[in-house]
Amino acid sequence: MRQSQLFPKTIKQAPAGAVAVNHKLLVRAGFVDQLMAGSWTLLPLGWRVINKINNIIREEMNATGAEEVLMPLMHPKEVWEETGRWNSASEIMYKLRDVREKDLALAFTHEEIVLDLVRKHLQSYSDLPIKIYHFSTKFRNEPRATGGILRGREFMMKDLYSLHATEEDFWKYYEEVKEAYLKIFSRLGLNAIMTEASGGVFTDKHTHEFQVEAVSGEDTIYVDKTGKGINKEIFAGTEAEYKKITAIEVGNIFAFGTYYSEKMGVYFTDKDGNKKPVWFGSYGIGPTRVMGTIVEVFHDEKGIVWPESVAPYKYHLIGLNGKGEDLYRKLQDNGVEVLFDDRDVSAGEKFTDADLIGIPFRLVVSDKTGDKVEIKNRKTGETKLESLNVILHE
RNA sequence: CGGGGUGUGGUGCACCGGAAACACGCCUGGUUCGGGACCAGGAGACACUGGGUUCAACUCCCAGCACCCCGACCA
Repeated sequence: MRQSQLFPKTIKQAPAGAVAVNHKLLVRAGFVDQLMAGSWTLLPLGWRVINKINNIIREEMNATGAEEVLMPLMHPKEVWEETGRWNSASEIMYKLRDVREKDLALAFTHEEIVLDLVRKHLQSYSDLPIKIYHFSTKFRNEPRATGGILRGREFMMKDLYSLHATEEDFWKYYEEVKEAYLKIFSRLGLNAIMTEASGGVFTDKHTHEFQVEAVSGEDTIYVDKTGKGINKEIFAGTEAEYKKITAIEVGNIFAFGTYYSEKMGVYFTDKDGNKKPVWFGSYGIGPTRVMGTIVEVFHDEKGIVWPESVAPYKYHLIGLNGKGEDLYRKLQDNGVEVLFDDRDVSAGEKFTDADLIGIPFRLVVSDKTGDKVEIKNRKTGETKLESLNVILHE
């Protein structure tokens, strides 16, 4: 991508009132734009990051045997009444009425939709387990949207749902997803602390959150010596034995047992010929919140420092003295992800923007570099001259 | 939902009861060219909305709206 064509340009001043680091940096560097409180456009750079995050999640979901789908975001009232959540989740659910006076809800989660889907297709124990997930927008009427993109009223979520014939099979998969989640966060460059938390009305102690330590975190958790966390809301230990930290919740997994299945009549015929309700769980990660969290954790005074796995591009090529075209073409031809700063602006402006945007490796070609290329690591600041071939072969 | 703060060119901000300043950005020309270059010229705001006070309101008062922060809340 040529930076001269990239929309939009970076901006020097952070938005008025912006306090959260992710808010300031993501807006200044041109990754996101705010429409209203809790509602953001993912701009070209931001969308690339989200896709990187989603692809990592997708790979690990698929590795557990789950299949990707896409479910509707506008739901009929009736399906939500079956579980009682049309009323009980009123505060968080956006409701609307169309011109035919039909009551609708905007998706804040998809348990009811999945169960409605499955009951139409589920007959026998041999149809189970079913594991489906999707990436989609969630609408939640948060009392207070805050922290840049960390807490929005409209945000992206990957939600996985699994349905099982037996409790044993359910817990086996639950553990599998737990491991998959830890792997996902590790690949995203984050150290996620698996944390026991209260599960709300319908869940027992088997609810787990994935928390990332950050000074800007909204949650307080206690971490034991093995690295496991306990959310403050259920903490009953002695403070001296734990490390108390603030953290951002980037994922959460829920075990529902057969509660919802029974409410919605999701039964199958078991081996013994009896009808039984399915065991049900859901598993969520918020990619947009993950992006914000990464910025909260990985930045310095100059800008963002993206982990390589989620960076919008691997290389930021800066051409000085009118150079760089040849190298840009070579990198493109070799399928290397590169943002080429071909703009007619000063070297200083290019360097400053590169630091702000935070792509892992900066390449400079100029009169100074001769037939070599200067490569600088955004994270360590380490700089060295390399030949073209070394870079192309990396 | 309770408390607080803020609303002024595209962005960030200043001022003030009496014809709206500065910086950045933008446009034109020239000089520059390895850490947000410089010179010259130029365009661009009736000050969130609606009331009120006043001879006179961007400025004071009231209401509303929006955004940010703290709290409550948080599948």
